[in-house]
Amino acid sequence: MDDILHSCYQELQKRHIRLTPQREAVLLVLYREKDEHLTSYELFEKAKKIYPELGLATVYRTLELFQEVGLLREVQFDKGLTQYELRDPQDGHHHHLVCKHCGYPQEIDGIFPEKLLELITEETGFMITDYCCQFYGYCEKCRVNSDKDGKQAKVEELTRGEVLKDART
Amino acid sequence: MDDILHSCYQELQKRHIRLTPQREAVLLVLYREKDEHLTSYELFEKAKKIYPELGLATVYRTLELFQEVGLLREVQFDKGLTQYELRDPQDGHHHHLVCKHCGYPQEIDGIFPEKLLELITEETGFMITDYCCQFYGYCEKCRVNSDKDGKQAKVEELTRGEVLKDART
DNA sequence: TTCCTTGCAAATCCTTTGCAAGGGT
DNA sequence: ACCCTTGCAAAGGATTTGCAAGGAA
Repeated sequence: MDDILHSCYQELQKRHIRLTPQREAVLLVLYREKDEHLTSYELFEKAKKIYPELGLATVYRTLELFQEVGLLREVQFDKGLTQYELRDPQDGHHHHLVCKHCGYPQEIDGIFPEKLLELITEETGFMITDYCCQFYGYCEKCRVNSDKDGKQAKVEELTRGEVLKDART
Repeated sequence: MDDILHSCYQELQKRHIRLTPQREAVLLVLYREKDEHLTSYELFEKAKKIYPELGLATVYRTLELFQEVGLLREVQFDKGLTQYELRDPQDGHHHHLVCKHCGYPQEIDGIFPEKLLELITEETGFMITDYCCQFYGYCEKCRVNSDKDGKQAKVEELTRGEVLKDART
């Protein structure tokens, strides 16, 4: 499954989209850090190392372009924090487990049953072409840690979460 | 299912959170327009009609407070567009079908099987306390309409979508 | 030549913060 | 008296836009 980069090149070519050095720099960084959920600015800084003349506006324009073409997807984990991830234009849904404690978005793949999607379409008439889910809770590491120690800030935040959880039970 | 407002009042009282006229105005608008997915500014304008001295900053502060308490949830359909929806602090997950054509986020409830969540927890060790999914595609209305007529802008946008869909098939 | 793409700086939009004032407890 | 809450204006951050210049087709 390493040909996602190849798929991307192919997709761009197929659509006669010029692959400028700026765009390629962005694409390469997205590929290299594809497990990292980069923000636009992080992406900009990293891509600048490949192509130093690069401007931030160009990064935004490139991200928008890539998105239209289906090469990447925006994910919003927090208000005002947009992250981007490369995706194989051929396929591929994956979802995120966002820990309320450490905030780290962990990825999960393929658990989603296609039947569920069919069911939704049947019931609503809505034709689903794409989807994306976020799950909130506590990751394994944070659950273990919070049983033992508890640094000030972390504990406070955890308490909030617990309260929320209680309210729902 | 009309007692969501009641649950909210109860929840605030339980936590000894003062219900100022500003906060109540926000709550009432959220309740009244609970199917509308208001943005902060829309909310502000509508709440202002109830309590004209209301300031925008207060709306933001109130939204943050309500969110901590579990009275509402933020939903991000588009970059830079945060919408808020009231939720029963007692329960309730629901998801959205976002039409790529008309952009209208339609809600669906309860289709999500609990087993799926358990499965995820088993496989990842991640304890899910909350989740939220967005499905993208074309709603029934838009699918029907696009078969018949096609206004300029709409057709153009639809084409984009179709292309994306093709790329995935 | 014409169209596409870019960098830079300015503009815009959404949200948060500082602060002094008002009100509840 | 003390703490919470507010409105206003200013600040902050992310993203977009205007524009003139450089390059590809």
